[in-house]
Amino acid sequence: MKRNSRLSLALHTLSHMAGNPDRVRTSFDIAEHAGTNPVVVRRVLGKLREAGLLTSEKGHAGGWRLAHRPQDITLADVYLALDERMVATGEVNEAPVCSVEQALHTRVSSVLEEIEESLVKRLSETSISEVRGS
Amino acid sequence: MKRNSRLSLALHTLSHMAGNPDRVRTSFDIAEHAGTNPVVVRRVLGKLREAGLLTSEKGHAGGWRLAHRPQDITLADVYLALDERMVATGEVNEAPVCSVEQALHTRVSSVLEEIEESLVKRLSETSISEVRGS
DNA sequence: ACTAATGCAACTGCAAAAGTTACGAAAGGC
DNA sequence: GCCTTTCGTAACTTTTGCAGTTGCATTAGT
Repeated sequence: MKRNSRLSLALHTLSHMAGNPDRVRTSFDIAEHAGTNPVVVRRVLGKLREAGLLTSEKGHAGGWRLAHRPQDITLADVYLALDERMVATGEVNEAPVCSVEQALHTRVSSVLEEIEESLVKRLSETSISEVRGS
Repeated sequence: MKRNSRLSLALHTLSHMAGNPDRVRTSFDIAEHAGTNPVVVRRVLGKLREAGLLTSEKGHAGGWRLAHRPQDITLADVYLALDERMVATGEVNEAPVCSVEQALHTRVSSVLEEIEESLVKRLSETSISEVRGS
C-alpha cells in the first residue's frame, strides 16, 4: 500500500463492512486483512468515528461497526472524514513574495478548489454498498 | 515552499518569463528569486525543456528562455511537462488481494482519471501570459 | 481477577523530495 | 589558447511526513 494509503484502508474496510453490517470487527482482524497494523487501523477508523460513520466499543466483544446503513454512507463521506483534500491544499501563502506569485496562486487555487468540489460530488454518487459490480 | 513545490517553481518562473520574454535568465537568478537552489531549478526547468517549453544555452550569456510566445503556453502544458498527476496515480494494483478491493480500486480509479482530465482541461484554459489580473 | 478490546502518546524506521557539493562540457570574452 | 560563465548530471546529505511499533491506561465482558 503506497499513496493514499489511509483512504484506501478506510474505503476497503468500509466496503467489507457494508457486505456484512452486523458483524463486529476488531482492529486486529481488520489490520490482518488489510496487511497492516491494528494501531494504524485505529488511527484511521478513529477519524471515521469522529465523523459519525463508525462506532467502536471497548472490551470483550468490542470492535468496530457501521453507524449507518451501508447505502447511506458514500465514498465522499469517507473521503471528507479523513480531510485529505487530494487536490486543493487550502494552504495560505505565508509570505507572498511577489505579485506574480500572488496572482498565480490565486488563479491556480481557484481552479483546484473547483476540481476538489467536483471530486467530492463525484464520490458522493457512490455508496459503500454498491462497490461490487465493477 | 512545501507541497507541489516543483509545479509552483515552474509556474512562478514561467509567469515571470512571460512578462519579459526576451530576457535570458540564469538558474542562479531564478533560484535566488524563488528562494531555492540553482540545481533544483535546472532539474525542474530541464523537464520543461524536454517538453519543448523552454530552451537553455550554456556558457557566457547563457541561461533560460521561453521556446514559444507566452500566450501559447498554458498552465496545462507546464503541469503535463512535469508529469505530476496530482489526482490520479496510474498505479497498478500489484497484488489484487480480494475482490472487494479490486472492485473498489476500479471504481475509484475511474473517478480519479475523470477528475484528472478535467483538471488538465481547466488548466489549459489559462496561458502563462494571463496570470496577472487576478 | 482475568482477558480482550479500544485510546493514546511516544518513539523508530523508511522512503521521497529538496538541498548541497562536485565535476565535466560547452560557449563566449579576453 | 586560456579563463570565466553557464548548463548537465551524478552522488551525497538533510529534511520531512507517514507507516509501523511499543507501551500503557481504560473499559467491558466472563
